[in-house]
Amino acid sequence: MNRRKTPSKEKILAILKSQGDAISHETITNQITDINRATIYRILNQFCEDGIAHRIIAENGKQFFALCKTCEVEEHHHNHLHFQCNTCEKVECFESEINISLPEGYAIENFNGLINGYCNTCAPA
Amino acid sequence: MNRRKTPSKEKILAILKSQGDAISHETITNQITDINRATIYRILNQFCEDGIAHRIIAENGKQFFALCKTCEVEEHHHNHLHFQCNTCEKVECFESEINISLPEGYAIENFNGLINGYCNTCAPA
DNA sequence: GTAACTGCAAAATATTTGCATCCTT
DNA sequence: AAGGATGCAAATATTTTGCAGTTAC
Repeated sequence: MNRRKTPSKEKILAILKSQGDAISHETITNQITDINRATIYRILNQFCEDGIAHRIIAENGKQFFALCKTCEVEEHHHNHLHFQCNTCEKVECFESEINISLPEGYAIENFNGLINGYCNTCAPA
Repeated sequence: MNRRKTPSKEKILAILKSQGDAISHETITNQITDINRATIYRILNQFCEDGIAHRIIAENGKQFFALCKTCEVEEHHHNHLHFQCNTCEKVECFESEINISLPEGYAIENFNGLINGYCNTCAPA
């Protein structure tokens, strides 16, 4: 299962990189006309598998993908906190750490949070 | 749009109530043989719309539904923290409050977090 | 009686897979 | 040359919708 460098992968990677934030599957496919639907799914899944990108699932169930800075480090700590603006629907990755206290006997392995609200551009004055 | 009390709704509500935790759509439909697929979707969507239940989307994109205690109060504060066990796949609602610090200019309206880990039953000793 | 609810089938979506072919290494 | 990658079409899975018949109020 050796991964190969292909134009399709590079193109999708470039799209992900161009966007500082996370982008929806839909947005990705909209920017692509010359790669097959199935291939896009395969590549995105592969990126997630390989830890190159990660998948965010928004309130509405839609998938977003992002290259988080924390993931570029080898040992991703999987403490993802994301933010989605209710107005512009943009999704961003936040770096802030979070403190979670669990009940007795529970162990945490991974955390995934999505904040909905208004970003600095869309926030009401 | 006046809601009516029907056997189908009561049955689904009973299933949700019987489970202290959140249950997947699949689990719900598995327990039901005499209600149509479409009807189940409609009822669950209605419950979420009406604030009777809420929808949790797990890592794998699967939907879970729960009657959270915090939602029974009229003003739900939408500060949901959920936990899914990696072993038994059970999903629970946690009540603990969370402190989130946002960047300048951002406003939070809703938070939804999913912790993955091991519950007190499945946690490795 | 009226409008909400339901079942059924079909439609709309979303995602995956088999297979032949192509391309990277 | 070998096997990963791709396109295409078809298969799956998931959720919604139109419509006619049924039921709660």
